[in-house]
Amino acid sequence: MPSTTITQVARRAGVAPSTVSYVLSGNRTISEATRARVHLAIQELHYKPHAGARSLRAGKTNVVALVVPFYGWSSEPILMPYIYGVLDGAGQRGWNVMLVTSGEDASSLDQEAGSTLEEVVASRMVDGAVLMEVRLDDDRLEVVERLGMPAVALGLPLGPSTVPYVDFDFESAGRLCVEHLAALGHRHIGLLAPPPGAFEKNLGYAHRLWGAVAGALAQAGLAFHGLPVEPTLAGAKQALAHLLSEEPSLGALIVHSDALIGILMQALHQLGKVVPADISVVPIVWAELTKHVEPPLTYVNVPAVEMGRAAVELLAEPGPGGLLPATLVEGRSTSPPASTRRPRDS
Amino acid sequence: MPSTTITQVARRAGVAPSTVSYVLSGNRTISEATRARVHLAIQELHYKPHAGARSLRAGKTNVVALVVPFYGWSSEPILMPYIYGVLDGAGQRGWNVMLVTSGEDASSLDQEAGSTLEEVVASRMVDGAVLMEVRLDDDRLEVVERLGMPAVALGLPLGPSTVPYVDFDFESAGRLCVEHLAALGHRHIGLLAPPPGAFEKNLGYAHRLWGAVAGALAQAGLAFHGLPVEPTLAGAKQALAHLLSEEPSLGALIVHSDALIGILMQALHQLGKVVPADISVVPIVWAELTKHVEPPLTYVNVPAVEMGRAAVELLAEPGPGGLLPATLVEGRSTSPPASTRRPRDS
DNA sequence: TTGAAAGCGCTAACAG
DNA sequence: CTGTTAGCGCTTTCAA
Repeated sequence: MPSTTITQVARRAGVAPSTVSYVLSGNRTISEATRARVHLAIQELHYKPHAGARSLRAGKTNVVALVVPFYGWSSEPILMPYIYGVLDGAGQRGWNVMLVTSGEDASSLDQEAGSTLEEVVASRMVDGAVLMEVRLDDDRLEVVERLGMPAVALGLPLGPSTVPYVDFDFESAGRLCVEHLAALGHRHIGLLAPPPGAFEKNLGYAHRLWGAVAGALAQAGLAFHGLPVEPTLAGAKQALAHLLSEEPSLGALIVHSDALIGILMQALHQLGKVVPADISVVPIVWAELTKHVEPPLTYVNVPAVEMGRAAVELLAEPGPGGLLPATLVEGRSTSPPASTRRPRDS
Repeated sequence: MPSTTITQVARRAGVAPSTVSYVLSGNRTISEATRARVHLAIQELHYKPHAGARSLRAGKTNVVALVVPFYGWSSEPILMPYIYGVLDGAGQRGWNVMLVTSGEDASSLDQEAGSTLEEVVASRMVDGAVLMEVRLDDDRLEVVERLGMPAVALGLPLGPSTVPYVDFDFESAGRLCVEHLAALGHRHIGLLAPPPGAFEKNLGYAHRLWGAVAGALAQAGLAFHGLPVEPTLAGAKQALAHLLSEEPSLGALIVHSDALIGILMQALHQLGKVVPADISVVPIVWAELTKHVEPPLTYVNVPAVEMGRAAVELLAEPGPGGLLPATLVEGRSTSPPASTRRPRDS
């Protein structure tokens, strides 16, 4: 597969290799005539610069690492939209994306794996890194800092770090949910949180939403009932049973788990609970996942694709980063609680 | 960030650069003494060869492209396990994975995108490609053939192609389902197939399973009832209504849609159908997705992770490729039909 | 407005 | 068993 080189293009166009290079980079003014001849030669020979040679010479690769931790499936959030966002953002800037695992926790990928992150950085295959699903105390932060690699965390870490982040405003999300439900008259609100594993792994979003909901409820003078839930039908049913025994007049649920919403609706149905007549439900979830469910949900959108894009943008144009705003979309899964409606009915 | 070069290592170890190279590659017998000195120097300086320089010199990159088509979300199969399999397989061989989109259909990623596949191949960033979700008439096959890039299709294309493939044995899968249900005594079996979009996009798996189920039913002397289903609750309910009007005594469902199984159980519940007492259900699905549902399902496992791994292996050790076998796992979502049970009961 | 030439870091002949 | 050297394809001084 002997592929075309810049020298061949130069020869064909009757110019020096450097001229071809300058035509491509635009770093020099070139006469219209030669520019045309060079472009023609490029077309005819299907010339494409050799990425390796470029990276050797220029010291940059136009590749970013996308670092996905594989903690195991069950507690896995829905990664595809984030990946898609990163891919899209990178594409906008002409960057390519190297998918890399950080062999944290000797998870499924046991082997010698080690940190492929460290490898691609050390061998200068990438110019930057986007760290997905960043934990409060994520090891990868130390890695990129030590190696001096520009990086963006998708997820807000706890400690001070030079690595800027993009995350979702879970505080507002929690508050929006509580305020919406309280405005409808709900006084007994439960939180179905991500699985225990998400808390154990110090995934910030789990802790932050928990705190936000607890805080907003306290501020409204309401009691907090919540617990982590495994995203299985059995898990959902157990959780509901637990919450209902703790607070029999539970009238509303805030749900924070990518995989849980469909399952929860099923579990509620099996318990004979009608949404929203018997119980209101507000998930905090990527909008696309609400489409599989009935009734149309009132939900707080987690803009996963936008977050992925924002992470790449932050890599391109450094800054402190920040939180993407939470917005509540009104659907038909919430209504005033039965207790306040019945009087009117009768 | 001036990072260590082979020359610095050589100087530190008191040898020639080539010696360091040979120590690393093992292409020459080196005395134990120098080998040790070199290794020490490498450690001390944290030396890691420059990937760009290597690829320039060696003509290979140790990177494979993983080409994901983004057709849009609704008809999207669950890609993560395939991606994970590819990542894992690549990791085993010390390869890295470049995630690339093939800008097919001016889908969400409109822009000038074009085929990033063609770009990474032409600029020699990758040594091979794994094409995910290959269509019967996939454009990407022509691309890799034209550019002479080793590739493996994840999905069996229709026409003759020099590109080897890895796919799932949907023929056996369909047959297993029908035989299992027929053995239980079912005579009225329905197929809930992937969404219309999957057929329109010529995704082979949709067509193949459709044909397999139809064939197996015919062979068993049974009528075929099937239709494509959107993976939404509304879609599932419509489909069920349609099948039941076509065949009121429908007693079993074969379900082939990654996203549908949870939704279907919900829809059946809403229609007052108990699984398996009223209706048997056999999904063809990645095992992990059955964990969210009750009762424990009888299902045919689609070994998505293994398929991803197999694709990389096929890239490493070329061969004709083939189909991964279907296996039926017995759970509690199938039982003899009500009509054959009632006599015994009374 | 263009060319010539050096050199990025690495590997693989050649030479000892 | 080890060192010297050329050159992969590209960009960018330095010179004209």
